[in-house]
Amino acid sequence: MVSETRLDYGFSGYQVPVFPRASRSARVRVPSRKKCGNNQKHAFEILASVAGELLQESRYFVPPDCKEDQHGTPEITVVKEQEDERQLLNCSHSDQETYDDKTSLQHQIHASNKFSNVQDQFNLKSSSTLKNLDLSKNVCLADQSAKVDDETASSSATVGISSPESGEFFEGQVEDARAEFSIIQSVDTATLPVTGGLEMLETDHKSPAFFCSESKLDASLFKDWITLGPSRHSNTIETVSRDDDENFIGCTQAGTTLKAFRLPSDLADQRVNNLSASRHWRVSPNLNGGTSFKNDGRRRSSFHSGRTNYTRQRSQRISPFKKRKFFNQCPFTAPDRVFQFEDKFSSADKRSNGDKCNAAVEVASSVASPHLPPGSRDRNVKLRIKSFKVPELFVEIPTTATVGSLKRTVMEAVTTVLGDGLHVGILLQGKKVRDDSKTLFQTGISQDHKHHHLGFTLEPKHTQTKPSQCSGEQGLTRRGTPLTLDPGASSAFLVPPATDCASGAESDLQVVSSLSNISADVANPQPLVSIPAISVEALAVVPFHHRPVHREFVQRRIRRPFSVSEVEALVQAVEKLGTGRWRDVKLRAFDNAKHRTYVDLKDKWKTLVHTARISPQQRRGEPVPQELLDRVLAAHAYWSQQQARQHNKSAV
DNA sequence: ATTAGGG
DNA sequence: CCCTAAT
Repeated sequence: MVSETRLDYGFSGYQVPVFPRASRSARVRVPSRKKCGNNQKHAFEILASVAGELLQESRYFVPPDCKEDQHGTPEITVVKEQEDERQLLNCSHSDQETYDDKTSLQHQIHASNKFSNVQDQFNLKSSSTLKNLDLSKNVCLADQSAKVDDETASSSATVGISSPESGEFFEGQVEDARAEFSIIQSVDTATLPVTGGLEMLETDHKSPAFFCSESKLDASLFKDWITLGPSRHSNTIETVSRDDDENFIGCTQAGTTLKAFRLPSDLADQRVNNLSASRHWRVSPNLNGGTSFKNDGRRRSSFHSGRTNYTRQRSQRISPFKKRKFFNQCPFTAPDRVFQFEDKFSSADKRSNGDKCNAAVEVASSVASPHLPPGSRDRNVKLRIKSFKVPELFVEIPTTATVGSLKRTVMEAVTTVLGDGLHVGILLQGKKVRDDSKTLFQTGISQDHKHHHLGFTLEPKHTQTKPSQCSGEQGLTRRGTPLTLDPGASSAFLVPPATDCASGAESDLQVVSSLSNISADVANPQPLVSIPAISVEALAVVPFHHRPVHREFVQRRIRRPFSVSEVEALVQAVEKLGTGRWRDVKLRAFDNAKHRTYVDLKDKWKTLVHTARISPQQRRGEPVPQELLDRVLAAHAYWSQQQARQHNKSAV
């Protein structure tokens, strides 16, 4: 059959398409995708200069107990923690920084008896049940992996609990749907992006020698939160799998800051109040006016922009100076959130919690005391924005996605959230400070009032949401609807608790699920209950104003190079059916290859033709037998000719 | 849903 | 592989 067909080929050679389509440029096209660059930059500006703009002078605060890290940057705290992390967790991967996020991510975190410490540091939590089992000192192992083979991509996650004392080890595998669930969870849970908290450190009456005039923002600090389903009842462990920050903005090779998005145990506290405009960004009139979020949030555009920024950042080390630049470039900012600005000395409790809190953003500001002559720097208020929060992000990603893509996806989500342009609002003791002309002193932001909670809000420029400190109405709305689960229970994602901000009480992380069926999950005795991929319907349970956003972040399909045998099949089918009947080709030769669409086949044929025409030296990937390539050229020429004839015929 | 092409 | 326009 094949030879027969080949004999019919009149000539070998390539013909340009018989029915050339108007080139794209020839067609009138309306740009449907826009890059959200400027707004993001603005947002970053805000982030970077919250203190600077509001307090006139940003300072980089170096905690007294800080030592300089190996890079000479004052990020001691972070570095120190990182070391602690490695030491305490005794990570099985000595160089976690070099994960290949394309193939797999395997985290094995072993904690010794120091686990309790680690637990605190990483906000690892075990449910009460686990504690009852004396697991508080136990090892928590989280192994999440995503593997891809030729045929199918699958991901799995393993969660285990082991007891150093008893030597027992329990682990559960999560695969397929479960894996998907867990992954989704991790993503959703990872909704921690920008966390923020401002801390009023103290009043400095001396020259701010310890300050550098830059604020820093390390968005790189990102951690995936993986909340795996309980093995039974409420046996749940929340594990934090450390990310190789490589893919994240602000990530510095030195891994200076891993604290970034870790959810501090007092996260809830920090999350307080950030509900107000939380959903507005989604419906915000991004670029095309209201409905454009989709376009704006298009995976591609956002991805590219994100990657670009990321690339740039990577090369930018921690020099404060560069950081400023970083801010300007990075579309990574805080959304309309309120972040706490608290007096560092106001509460011992809080302080301790605050210590664990990772500062995605640390800004130390030195502010001239208002009651002193302008220009006088005698009295300054040091402020440190510990972190910003981006409470809610919804991401949907197939289990076949790579870890790397997951990271990118989350990054994109974050980027999109932050890309709309924000402005800063200030809350003092729950009241919004609207008069920009007032001095800090007049407003009450000074050492004399350091016991007053100061809050900053990042709000969409268009949405004049006035986030009362407690994010009143909206917070209530949100609070009422979603299911609130035991913090230790499995959950799909975290939703910033609408805890009352007035009290500023330390509330535990509130795990709220928008999935109604999650409740069933809790009660289900199964170690891990698989939950169908988050569907629009399911998410609809959440009081979203509009369609869930996660749709916008579509995962790029995993690359699956054609094998020689596949090429063979393709060639044979095309020889028989010709080009232009890709559906038939698909049915004929790839009917059982679910991942090969007719578009894929068409594309592959295109590349095959191209490959056949270039020199073997220029070819890449698995070499295709020349014999096949010859057939490709022959078939292509033949069918092109056929098309030409057909065309002429109809034209006449 | 398919096809054709540009990216 | 993705994205779209055009069927």
